[in-house]
Amino acid sequence: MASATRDRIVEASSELLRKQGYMATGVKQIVAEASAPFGSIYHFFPGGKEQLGEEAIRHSGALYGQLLDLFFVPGADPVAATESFFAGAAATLRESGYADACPIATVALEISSSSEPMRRACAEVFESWIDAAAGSLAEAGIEPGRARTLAISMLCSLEGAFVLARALRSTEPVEVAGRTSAAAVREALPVRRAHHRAGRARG
Amino acid sequence: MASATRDRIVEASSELLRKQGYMATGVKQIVAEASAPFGSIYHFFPGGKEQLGEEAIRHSGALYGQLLDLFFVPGADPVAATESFFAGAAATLRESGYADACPIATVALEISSSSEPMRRACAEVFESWIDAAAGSLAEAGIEPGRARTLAISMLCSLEGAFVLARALRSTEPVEVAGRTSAAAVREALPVRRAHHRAGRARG
DNA sequence: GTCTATAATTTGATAGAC
DNA sequence: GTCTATCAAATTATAGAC
Repeated sequence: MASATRDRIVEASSELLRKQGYMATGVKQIVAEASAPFGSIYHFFPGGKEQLGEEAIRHSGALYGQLLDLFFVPGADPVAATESFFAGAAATLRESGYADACPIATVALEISSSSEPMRRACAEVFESWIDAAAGSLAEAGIEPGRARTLAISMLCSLEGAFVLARALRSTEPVEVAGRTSAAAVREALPVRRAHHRAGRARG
Repeated sequence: MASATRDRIVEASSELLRKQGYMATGVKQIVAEASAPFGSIYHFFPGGKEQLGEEAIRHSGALYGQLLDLFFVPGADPVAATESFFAGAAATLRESGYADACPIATVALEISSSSEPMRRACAEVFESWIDAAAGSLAEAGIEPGRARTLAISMLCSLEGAFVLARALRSTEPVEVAGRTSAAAVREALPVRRAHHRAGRARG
Protein backbone atom coordinates (compact mmCIF):
# COMPACT_ATOMS: atom_id res chain seq x y z
CA MET A 1 0.00 0.00 0.00
CA ALA A 2 1.54 3.24 -1.15
CA SER A 3 1.07 6.17 1.22
CA ALA A 4 1.86 9.68 0.08
CA THR A 5 2.88 10.67 3.60
CA ARG A 6 5.15 7.69 3.89
CA ASP A 7 6.80 8.48 0.57
CA ARG A 8 7.37 12.10 1.56
CA ILE A 9 9.04 10.98 4.77
CA VAL A 10 11.41 8.64 2.95
CA GLU A 11 12.27 11.28 0.36
CA ALA A 12 12.87 13.99 2.95
CA SER A 13 15.06 11.57 4.92
CA SER A 14 17.09 10.74 1.83
CA GLU A 15 17.81 14.39 1.12
CA LEU A 16 18.72 15.22 4.71
CA LEU A 17 20.89 12.14 5.08
CA ARG A 18 22.76 13.05 1.92
CA LYS A 19 23.52 16.60 3.09
CA GLN A 20 23.96 16.10 6.83
CA GLY A 21 24.51 12.45 7.51
CA TYR A 22 22.60 10.19 9.89
CA MET A 23 23.60 11.41 13.32
CA ALA A 24 23.04 15.09 12.56
CA THR A 25 19.56 14.47 11.21
CA GLY A 26 16.79 14.35 13.81
CA VAL A 27 13.42 12.74 13.28
CA LYS A 28 11.78 16.04 14.15
CA GLN A 29 13.65 17.73 11.33
CA ILE A 30 12.55 14.96 8.99
CA VAL A 31 8.85 15.29 9.73
CA ALA A 32 9.14 19.08 9.49
CA GLU A 33 10.78 18.82 6.08
CA ALA A 34 8.24 16.24 4.95
CA SER A 35 5.29 18.24 6.32
CA ALA A 36 4.18 15.13 8.12
CA PRO A 37 2.81 14.64 11.62
CA PHE A 38 5.36 13.49 14.14
CA GLY A 39 3.49 10.34 15.05
CA SER A 40 3.55 9.14 11.45
CA ILE A 41 7.20 8.28 11.78
CA TYR A 42 6.49 5.51 14.25
CA HIS A 43 3.26 4.55 12.55
CA PHE A 44 4.96 3.84 9.23
CA PHE A 45 8.34 2.89 10.63
CA PRO A 46 7.92 0.83 13.79
CA GLY A 47 11.67 0.28 13.83
CA GLY A 48 12.14 4.00 14.42
CA LYS A 49 14.96 6.08 13.08
CA GLU A 50 17.10 3.12 12.16
CA GLN A 51 14.44 1.52 9.95
CA LEU A 52 13.76 4.89 8.34
CA GLY A 53 17.45 5.35 7.71
CA GLU A 54 17.69 1.95 6.10
CA GLU A 55 14.78 2.66 3.77
CA ALA A 56 16.17 6.08 2.89
CA ILE A 57 19.49 4.50 1.95
CA ARG A 58 17.81 1.99 -0.34
CA HIS A 59 15.68 4.73 -1.86
CA SER A 60 18.70 6.94 -2.54
CA GLY A 61 20.59 3.97 -3.87
CA ALA A 62 17.90 3.13 -6.40
CA LEU A 63 17.59 6.76 -7.50
CA TYR A 64 21.32 7.21 -7.99
CA GLY A 65 21.42 3.88 -9.80
CA GLN A 66 18.84 5.22 -12.25
CA LEU A 67 21.03 8.26 -12.78
CA LEU A 68 23.92 5.94 -13.59
CA ASP A 69 21.77 4.12 -16.17
CA LEU A 70 20.96 7.49 -17.73
CA PHE A 71 24.62 7.93 -18.64
CA PHE A 72 25.70 4.37 -19.33
CA VAL A 73 23.05 3.53 -21.94
CA PRO A 74 23.62 0.32 -23.91
CA GLY A 75 25.49 0.98 -27.12
CA ALA A 76 26.79 4.37 -26.10
CA ASP A 77 30.48 5.17 -25.64
CA PRO A 78 31.46 4.31 -22.05
CA VAL A 79 34.38 6.76 -22.17
CA ALA A 80 32.06 9.66 -22.95
CA ALA A 81 29.60 8.36 -20.38
CA THR A 82 32.29 8.38 -17.70
CA GLU A 83 33.35 11.90 -18.58
CA SER A 84 29.76 13.15 -18.57
CA PHE A 85 28.93 11.45 -15.28
CA PHE A 86 31.87 12.97 -13.42
CA ALA A 87 31.20 16.36 -15.00
CA GLY A 88 27.61 16.16 -13.84
CA ALA A 89 28.70 15.21 -10.34
CA ALA A 90 31.01 18.23 -10.26
CA ALA A 91 28.20 20.51 -11.40
CA THR A 92 25.80 19.19 -8.77
CA LEU A 93 28.46 19.68 -6.13
CA ARG A 94 29.11 23.27 -7.16
CA GLU A 95 25.45 24.19 -7.53
CA SER A 96 24.54 22.81 -4.11
CA GLY A 97 27.33 24.66 -2.33
CA TYR A 98 29.24 21.39 -1.93
CA ALA A 99 26.40 19.77 -0.04
CA ASP A 100 25.14 17.21 -2.57
CA ALA A 101 27.71 14.53 -3.26
CA CYS A 102 27.15 10.80 -2.78
CA PRO A 103 23.71 10.25 -1.21
CA ILE A 104 24.88 7.48 1.10
CA ALA A 105 28.64 7.82 1.70
CA THR A 106 28.42 9.97 4.83
CA VAL A 107 25.89 7.63 6.41
CA ALA A 108 27.90 4.59 5.31
CA LEU A 109 30.98 5.79 7.18
CA GLU A 110 29.00 6.95 10.21
CA ILE A 111 27.12 3.74 10.88
CA SER A 112 29.61 1.22 9.52
CA SER A 113 30.51 0.01 13.00
CA SER A 114 27.28 0.73 14.86
CA SER A 115 24.25 -0.36 12.82
CA GLU A 116 24.36 -3.66 11.03
CA PRO A 117 21.02 -3.23 9.20
CA MET A 118 22.03 0.14 7.80
CA ARG A 119 25.54 -1.02 6.99
CA ARG A 120 24.07 -3.93 5.07
CA ALA A 121 21.78 -1.57 3.15
CA CYS A 122 24.76 0.59 2.17
CA ALA A 123 26.70 -2.49 1.10
CA GLU A 124 23.86 -3.70 -1.10
CA VAL A 125 23.54 -0.28 -2.72
CA PHE A 126 27.25 -0.11 -3.47
CA GLU A 127 27.16 -3.64 -4.87
CA SER A 128 24.24 -2.73 -7.11
CA TRP A 129 26.11 0.27 -8.49
CA ILE A 130 29.19 -1.84 -9.12
CA ASP A 131 27.11 -4.50 -10.87
CA ALA A 132 25.39 -1.91 -13.04
CA ALA A 133 28.62 -0.19 -14.07
CA ALA A 134 30.41 -3.48 -14.62
CA GLY A 135 27.52 -4.68 -16.76
CA SER A 136 27.70 -1.60 -18.96
CA LEU A 137 31.46 -1.91 -19.36
CA ALA A 138 31.16 -5.60 -20.18
CA GLU A 139 28.54 -4.80 -22.79
CA ALA A 140 31.04 -2.42 -24.36
CA GLY A 141 33.37 -5.34 -24.89
CA ILE A 142 35.45 -5.45 -21.73
CA GLU A 143 36.04 -8.89 -20.27
CA PRO A 144 33.65 -9.36 -17.28
CA GLY A 145 36.30 -9.81 -14.61
CA ARG A 146 38.17 -6.75 -15.78
CA ALA A 147 34.90 -4.83 -16.09
CA ARG A 148 34.10 -5.48 -12.44
CA THR A 149 37.55 -4.42 -11.27
CA LEU A 150 37.30 -1.31 -13.39
CA ALA A 151 33.86 -0.50 -12.01
CA ILE A 152 35.16 -0.79 -8.45
CA SER A 153 38.11 1.39 -9.32
CA MET A 154 35.85 4.05 -10.81
CA LEU A 155 33.52 4.03 -7.82
CA CYS A 156 36.50 4.37 -5.48
CA SER A 157 37.68 7.40 -7.46
CA LEU A 158 34.25 8.97 -7.41
CA GLU A 159 33.63 8.44 -3.71
CA GLY A 160 37.06 9.65 -2.72
CA ALA A 161 36.74 12.67 -4.97
CA PHE A 162 33.49 13.53 -3.19
CA VAL A 163 35.21 13.43 0.19
CA LEU A 164 38.02 15.70 -0.96
CA ALA A 165 35.77 18.05 -2.92
CA ARG A 166 33.42 18.70 -0.03
CA ALA A 167 36.29 19.40 2.35
CA LEU A 168 38.36 21.46 -0.09
CA ARG A 169 35.37 23.28 -1.54
CA SER A 170 36.73 22.57 -4.98
CA THR A 171 35.66 20.40 -7.89
CA GLU A 172 39.28 19.73 -8.85
CA PRO A 173 39.34 16.24 -7.28
CA VAL A 174 36.19 15.26 -9.17
CA GLU A 175 37.66 16.52 -12.42
CA VAL A 176 40.93 14.69 -11.83
CA ALA A 177 39.08 11.50 -10.87
CA GLY A 178 36.91 11.85 -13.97
CA ARG A 179 39.90 12.14 -16.28
CA THR A 180 41.64 9.22 -14.59
CA SER A 181 38.54 7.04 -14.78
CA ALA A 182 37.78 7.92 -18.41
CA ALA A 183 41.37 7.11 -19.34
CA ALA A 184 41.14 3.79 -17.53
CA VAL A 185 38.00 2.87 -19.44
CA ARG A 186 39.65 3.88 -22.72
CA GLU A 187 42.64 1.66 -21.93
CA ALA A 188 40.43 -1.30 -21.08
CA LEU A 189 38.23 -0.99 -24.15
CA PRO A 190 39.02 -3.35 -27.04
CA VAL A 191 40.51 -1.41 -29.96
CA ARG A 192 37.87 -0.75 -32.59
CA ARG A 193 39.09 1.87 -34.98
CA ALA A 194 42.52 3.03 -36.10
CA HIS A 195 44.86 5.66 -34.61
CA HIS A 196 44.95 4.24 -31.09
CA ARG A 197 48.28 4.62 -29.36
CA ALA A 198 48.80 1.43 -27.39
CA GLY A 199 47.37 -1.11 -29.78
CA ARG A 200 47.56 -4.10 -27.45
CA ALA A 201 46.40 -7.10 -29.45
CA ARG A 202 43.13 -8.48 -28.25
CA GLY A 203 41.18 -11.65 -28.98
CA MET B 1 52.87 24.42 27.73
CA ALA B 2 52.47 20.72 27.20
CA SER B 3 49.92 19.02 29.43
CA ALA B 4 49.74 15.25 29.66
CA THR B 5 46.01 15.39 30.30
CA ARG B 6 45.46 17.68 27.35
CA ASP B 7 47.44 15.36 25.09
CA ARG B 8 45.49 12.33 26.24
CA ILE B 9 42.23 14.11 25.47
CA VAL B 10 43.34 15.01 21.95
CA GLU B 11 44.60 11.50 21.29
CA ALA B 12 41.44 9.86 22.62
CA SER B 13 39.35 12.23 20.52
CA SER B 14 41.34 11.38 17.40
CA GLU B 15 40.78 7.68 17.87
CA LEU B 16 37.08 8.00 18.58
CA LEU B 17 36.51 10.40 15.71
CA ARG B 18 38.22 7.99 13.36
CA LYS B 19 36.06 5.04 14.37
CA GLN B 20 32.73 6.74 15.08
CA GLY B 21 32.77 10.15 13.50
CA TYR B 22 32.07 13.50 15.14
CA MET B 23 28.35 13.41 15.86
CA ALA B 24 28.38 9.95 17.44
CA THR B 25 31.22 10.83 19.78
CA GLY B 26 30.20 12.52 23.01
CA VAL B 27 32.50 14.56 25.21
CA LYS B 28 31.71 12.25 28.11
CA GLN B 29 32.96 9.29 26.12
CA ILE B 30 36.11 11.22 25.28
CA VAL B 31 37.00 12.06 28.88
CA ALA B 32 36.20 8.49 29.91
CA GLU B 33 38.50 7.10 27.22
CA ALA B 34 41.21 9.62 28.12
CA SER B 35 40.83 8.99 31.87
CA ALA B 36 40.47 12.71 32.32
CA PRO B 37 38.13 14.74 34.52
CA PHE B 38 35.10 16.10 32.73
CA GLY B 39 35.86 19.73 33.55
CA SER B 40 39.26 19.46 31.86
CA ILE B 41 37.59 19.53 28.46
CA TYR B 42 36.41 23.08 28.92
CA HIS B 43 39.50 24.08 30.83
CA PHE B 44 41.82 23.11 27.96
CA PHE B 45 39.36 23.70 25.14
CA PRO B 46 37.29 26.81 25.83
CA GLY B 47 35.77 26.44 22.38
CA GLY B 48 34.15 23.19 23.51
CA LYS B 49 33.59 20.14 21.36
CA GLU B 50 34.18 22.00 18.10
CA GLN B 51 37.63 23.25 19.10
CA LEU B 52 38.52 19.80 20.37
CA GLY B 53 37.34 18.28 17.12
CA GLU B 54 39.45 20.70 15.13
CA GLU B 55 42.57 19.90 17.13
CA ALA B 56 41.91 16.17 16.87
CA ILE B 57 41.65 16.47 13.09
CA ARG B 58 44.97 18.30 12.86
CA HIS B 59 46.57 15.79 15.20
CA SER B 60 45.33 12.83 13.15
CA GLY B 61 46.36 14.57 9.98
CA ALA B 62 49.93 15.04 11.16
CA LEU B 63 50.15 11.44 12.38
CA TYR B 64 48.86 9.97 9.15
CA GLY B 65 51.18 12.28 7.23
CA GLN B 66 54.10 10.80 9.14
CA LEU B 67 52.89 7.35 8.17
CA LEU B 68 52.90 8.46 4.54
CA ASP B 69 56.49 9.67 4.88
CA LEU B 70 57.42 6.28 6.27
CA PHE B 71 56.50 4.67 2.96
CA PHE B 72 57.46 7.38 0.49
CA VAL B 73 61.06 7.80 1.60
CA PRO B 74 63.30 9.83 -0.73
CA GLY B 75 65.15 7.64 -3.18
CA ALA B 76 62.88 4.64 -2.74
CA ASP B 77 60.69 3.21 -5.48
CA PRO B 78 57.33 5.05 -5.44
CA VAL B 79 55.58 2.12 -7.12
CA ALA B 80 56.59 -0.22 -4.31
CA ALA B 81 55.73 2.48 -1.78
CA THR B 82 52.23 2.79 -3.22
CA GLU B 83 51.71 -0.96 -3.16
CA SER B 84 52.95 -1.21 0.43
CA PHE B 85 50.87 1.69 1.63
CA PHE B 86 47.61 0.32 0.27
CA ALA B 87 48.48 -3.16 1.54
CA GLY B 88 49.08 -1.69 4.98
CA ALA B 89 45.79 0.17 4.87
CA ALA B 90 43.99 -3.05 3.99
CA ALA B 91 45.68 -4.87 6.87
CA THR B 92 44.75 -2.14 9.36
CA LEU B 93 41.19 -2.26 8.13
CA ARG B 94 40.95 -6.02 8.52
CA GLU B 95 42.65 -6.12 11.91
CA SER B 96 40.39 -3.41 13.34
CA GLY B 97 37.20 -5.09 12.18
CA TYR B 98 36.79 -2.47 9.47
CA ALA B 99 36.76 0.38 11.97
CA ASP B 100 40.12 2.04 11.28
CA ALA B 101 40.24 3.59 7.86
CA CYS B 102 40.95 7.26 7.15
CA PRO B 103 41.22 9.14 10.46
CA ILE B 104 39.35 12.21 9.22
CA ALA B 105 37.11 11.24 6.28
CA THR B 106 33.98 10.49 8.30
CA VAL B 107 34.26 13.76 10.18
CA ALA B 108 35.06 15.63 6.95
CA LEU B 109 31.81 14.50 5.35
CA GLU B 110 29.78 15.02 8.51
CA ILE B 111 30.76 18.61 9.19
CA SER B 112 31.46 19.81 5.65
CA SER B 113 28.33 21.94 5.60
CA SER B 114 27.95 22.74 9.29
CA SER B 115 31.30 23.69 10.84
CA GLU B 116 33.58 25.99 8.93
CA PRO B 117 36.53 25.71 11.38
CA MET B 118 36.52 21.93 11.27
CA ARG B 119 35.96 21.85 7.51
CA ARG B 120 38.96 24.12 7.10
CA ALA B 121 41.06 21.83 9.30
CA CYS B 122 40.11 18.83 7.16
CA ALA B 123 40.91 20.76 3.99
CA GLU B 124 44.34 21.70 5.28
CA VAL B 125 45.08 18.12 6.26
CA PHE B 126 44.08 16.81 2.84
CA GLU B 127 46.18 19.51 1.16
CA SER B 128 49.18 18.56 3.28
CA TRP B 129 48.85 14.91 2.28
CA ILE B 130 48.55 15.86 -1.38
CA ASP B 131 51.61 18.11 -1.12
CA ALA B 132 53.62 15.39 0.58
CA ALA B 133 52.72 12.71 -1.93
CA ALA B 134 53.20 15.05 -4.89
CA GLY B 135 56.60 16.03 -3.52
CA SER B 136 57.70 12.42 -3.31
CA LEU B 137 56.48 11.65 -6.81
CA ALA B 138 58.22 14.75 -8.18
CA GLU B 139 61.43 13.70 -6.49
CA ALA B 140 61.15 10.39 -8.31
CA GLY B 141 61.28 12.26 -11.58
CA ILE B 142 57.65 13.01 -12.38
CA GLU B 143 56.94 16.51 -13.64
CA PRO B 144 55.50 18.59 -10.73
CA GLY B 145 52.13 19.34 -12.29
CA ARG B 146 51.60 15.71 -13.20
CA ALA B 147 52.84 14.65 -9.76
CA ARG B 148 50.19 16.76 -8.08
CA THR B 149 47.40 15.42 -10.29
CA LEU B 150 48.61 11.89 -9.65
CA ALA B 151 48.71 12.49 -5.90
CA ILE B 152 45.12 13.74 -5.95
CA SER B 153 44.08 10.75 -8.01
CA MET B 154 45.73 8.35 -5.57
CA LEU B 155 44.14 10.01 -2.54
CA CYS B 156 40.73 9.85 -4.22
CA SER B 157 41.22 6.13 -4.82
CA LEU B 158 42.30 5.54 -1.24
CA GLU B 159 39.49 7.51 0.36
CA GLY B 160 36.84 5.98 -1.85
CA ALA B 161 38.23 2.52 -1.24
CA PHE B 162 37.89 3.15 2.50
CA VAL B 163 34.23 4.07 2.11
CA LEU B 164 33.47 0.94 0.11
CA ALA B 165 35.60 -1.36 2.24
CA ARG B 166 33.96 -0.33 5.50
CA ALA B 167 30.48 -0.77 4.07
CA LEU B 168 31.20 -4.00 2.20
CA ARG B 169 33.31 -5.47 4.99
CA SER B 170 35.89 -6.40 2.38
CA THR B 171 39.40 -5.26 1.54
CA GLU B 172 38.82 -5.86 -2.17
CA PRO B 173 38.25 -2.16 -2.97
CA VAL B 174 41.50 -1.23 -1.23
CA GLU B 175 43.39 -3.90 -3.14
CA VAL B 176 41.88 -2.80 -6.44
CA ALA B 177 42.60 0.86 -5.68
CA GLY B 178 46.15 -0.08 -4.71
CA ARG B 179 46.80 -1.89 -7.97
CA THR B 180 45.26 0.95 -10.00
CA SER B 181 47.30 3.57 -8.15
CA ALA B 182 50.56 1.64 -8.39
CA ALA B 183 50.00 1.19 -12.12
CA ALA B 184 49.32 4.90 -12.53
CA VAL B 185 52.57 5.75 -10.77
CA ARG B 186 54.46 3.26 -12.94
CA GLU B 187 53.01 4.85 -16.08
CA ALA B 188 53.92 8.34 -14.96
CA LEU B 189 57.47 7.45 -13.96
CA PRO B 190 60.21 8.31 -16.48
CA VAL B 191 61.65 5.16 -18.05
CA ARG B 192 64.90 4.23 -16.36
CA ARG B 193 65.86 0.68 -17.25
CA ALA B 194 65.10 -1.57 -20.17
CA HIS B 195 62.19 -3.96 -20.75
CA HIS B 196 59.46 -1.43 -20.15
CA ARG B 197 56.41 -1.95 -22.30
CA ALA B 198 55.24 1.53 -23.27
CA GLY B 199 58.59 3.23 -23.75
CA ARG B 200 57.26 6.74 -24.23
CA ALA B 201 60.27 8.99 -24.95
CA ARG B 202 60.96 11.48 -22.21
CA GLY B 203 63.34 14.50 -21.84
C1' DG C 1 44.24 22.75 37.81
C1' DT C 2 40.99 18.95 39.33
C1' DC C 3 36.60 17.33 39.91
C1' DT C 4 31.42 17.20 40.89
C1' DA C 5 26.90 18.71 40.51
C1' DT C 6 23.76 20.56 37.70
C1' DA C 7 21.68 23.67 34.20
C1' DA C 8 19.50 24.09 29.70
C1' DT C 9 18.41 21.92 25.68
C1' DT C 10 17.53 18.33 22.54
C1' DT C 11 17.03 13.64 21.43
C1' DG C 12 14.34 9.33 20.06
C1' DA C 13 10.29 7.32 21.36
C1' DT C 14 5.38 6.49 23.41
C1' DA C 15 0.47 7.10 24.90
C1' DG C 16 -3.77 8.20 23.83
C1' DA C 17 -7.43 11.48 22.11
C1' DC C 18 -9.78 12.06 17.91
C1' DG D 1 -4.60 6.86 10.25
C1' DT D 2 -3.78 11.68 12.04
C1' DC D 3 -2.02 14.50 15.39
C1' DT D 4 -0.60 16.36 20.09
C1' DA D 5 1.30 16.15 24.49
C1' DT D 6 4.67 14.28 26.90
C1' DC D 7 8.29 11.00 28.69
C1' DA D 8 12.84 9.40 29.87
C1' DA D 9 17.40 9.71 28.58
C1' DA D 10 21.32 11.90 26.75
C1' DT D 11 23.57 15.96 25.05
C1' DT D 12 26.83 20.11 25.50
C1' DA D 13 28.09 23.34 28.58
C1' DT D 14 28.63 25.97 33.12
C1' DA D 15 29.24 27.07 38.12
C1' DG D 16 31.70 26.59 41.89
C1' DA D 17 33.87 23.76 45.72
C1' DC D 18 38.33 22.03 46.61
